[in-house]
Amino acid sequence: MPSDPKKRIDFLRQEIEKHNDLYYDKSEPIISDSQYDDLVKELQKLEQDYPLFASKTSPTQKVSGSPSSSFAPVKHSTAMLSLDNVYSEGELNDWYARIVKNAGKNLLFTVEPKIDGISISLKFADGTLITAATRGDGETGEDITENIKTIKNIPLKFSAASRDEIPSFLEIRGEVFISMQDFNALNEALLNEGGQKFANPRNAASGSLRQKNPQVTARRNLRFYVHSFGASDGKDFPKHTDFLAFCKKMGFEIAGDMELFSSPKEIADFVRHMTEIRESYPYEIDGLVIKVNDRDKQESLGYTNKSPRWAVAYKFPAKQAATKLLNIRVQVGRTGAITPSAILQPVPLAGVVISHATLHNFEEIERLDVNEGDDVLIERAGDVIPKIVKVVEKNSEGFFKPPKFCPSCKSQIVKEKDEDTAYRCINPECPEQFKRSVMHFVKRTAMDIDGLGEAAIDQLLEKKKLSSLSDIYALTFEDFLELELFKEKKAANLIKAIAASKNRPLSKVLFALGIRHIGEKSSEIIAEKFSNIDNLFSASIEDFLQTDEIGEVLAQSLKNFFANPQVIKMIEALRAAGVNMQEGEIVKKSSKLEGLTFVLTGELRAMTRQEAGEIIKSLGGKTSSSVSKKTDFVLAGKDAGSKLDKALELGVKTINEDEFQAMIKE
DNA sequence: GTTCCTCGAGTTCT
DNA sequence: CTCGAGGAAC
Repeated sequence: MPSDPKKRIDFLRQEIEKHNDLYYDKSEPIISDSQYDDLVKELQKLEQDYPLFASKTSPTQKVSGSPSSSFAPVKHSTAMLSLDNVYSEGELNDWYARIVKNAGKNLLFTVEPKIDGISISLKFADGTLITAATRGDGETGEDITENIKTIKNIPLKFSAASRDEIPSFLEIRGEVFISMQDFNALNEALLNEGGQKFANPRNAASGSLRQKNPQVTARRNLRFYVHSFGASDGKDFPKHTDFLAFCKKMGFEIAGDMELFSSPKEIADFVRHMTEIRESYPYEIDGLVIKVNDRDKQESLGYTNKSPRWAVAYKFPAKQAATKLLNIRVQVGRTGAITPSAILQPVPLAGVVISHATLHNFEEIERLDVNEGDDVLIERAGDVIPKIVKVVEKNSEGFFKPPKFCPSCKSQIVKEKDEDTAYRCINPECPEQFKRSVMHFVKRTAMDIDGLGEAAIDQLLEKKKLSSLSDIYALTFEDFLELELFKEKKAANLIKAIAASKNRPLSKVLFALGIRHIGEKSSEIIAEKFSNIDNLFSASIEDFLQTDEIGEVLAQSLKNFFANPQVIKMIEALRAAGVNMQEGEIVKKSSKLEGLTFVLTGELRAMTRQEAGEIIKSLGGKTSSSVSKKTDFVLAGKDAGSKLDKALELGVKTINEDEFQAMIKE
């Protein structure tokens, strides 16, 4: 133990800040990565042992971005870029034409399977592995050397016959992945231990690499294939194939089915072949990567901001199925928006039976030139939401036209602006709109009245017990008993749930009211600023505009809403019924997560995403609905989908539920 | 005038 | 989950 830990901590913090500056801003580090790591590790240890001296501004917090764990940053020799994608032979031909224009004819292309895993970078000095890092943001990744050392097919030392062969420095890039077989076995084992399984092999590989304990990683049967050259010192590779051959000789593996082609025709044939056999592959592949083989030509083609011009990924199409479009149903939403959706002959696709598909809007129908009775091709966008890709066989005339009159109230449908895609029913009395408004009002994220579902609402409307949102609070025990669905127990529970909803904060009430353009987030911002409903009634457009995130459209919508006599009447009735109209003080339990932004995805075990969100807010953090570079953490639960992919793509830190629990634990 | 980041509003299935 | 679009930042 140092004699004066406080002094040592201060010194280390200053020292690390200095080296960060030299490293990141001036790009002139004066100590080695491992010396730097030692400083960080020492500081982390001291901060752990002396929590009294912990500080939010400590470089350990900033460097890792994580209060709980840390993988030290590693700067890549050259940026690790992503690849541009093509999805069809046509797009491939366009890409080829651009290449030929800039680099001439007589080119050779390598075509390799694109494995769905995690890209990493390995640095070798004199043939010995010194660091392994994730892609991160492309410039800087995270040090995962200890975990990488456990992967059996990565040589820690080159297996060269003579030292002359070995470059003094070499950065090798490739993919860490897990085979389908090992993936399934891993999930089974995790389930048996009561843990949560991984949604796909890529997440499994990612999760395994991020283990703090390398022994866990060691048991995961990860594998590595070399795919790209990073940088070198002391050896040139005139061709991409030379580089791959060298790696092979040094003891690495490369994806087995690499081929060389000279024409886009041959490449397209190979793509077709691989598309057919992809299912039989022992690991998951999501496309093929095509590269110009000649490295001089590569350099002359150069790079865009995001990707090399000399390479492209040909992505396999999503799984599709053919079926018949039986009917087009037209629905009226709570805002009056008219949306078409397709009723399909049920067909199995990627594990589930699909019977409906969204058509989004009428422009989409026009674009697809689709009508009732046509045979169509469907796929699941993001592997979830079914959508119609195209018409395979047209059995009808023309395409389905938007209705002239509302399917619910028969009033005229309007298009607000010519360029607007949305058609709307603008009748404020439209019964379907009202029903949807009630469903919105009671839903979990709004007033959270549990037990009042669509069926009950339908019956209440039929019995004319509901004609305004405020009528919900006039409903009695007897009213519910009259409905077929309710016996005493359920009716009593519902009465309780309605009473409990009177205590929701103003932010929830505002959201529940369903003001146009005002969703969950805006409601919170407005409730916080205006604190009670009377301030909202008296606010001017300018007052609204002075608010963060509120621009002209939202301000106008708010002003219109609160000036509407019907609205005033309804809100007064709610108030009279005892519904809270104020925003309580936000109780901040601590500022542990101050300044951090979270995105929640997937299914959590111990809590819902909403509950997790409230915990984050109560600790001073923020939540957001989409992942970007500004996101600090993605909390990923079971079966996390595209947000997790986005996080991996952007190099945003992902944490699992256990890590989250550790972060919020005091 | 663009571009990026978010949000709002719509959707499917288990 | 995806799309379109509002708002903020450049």
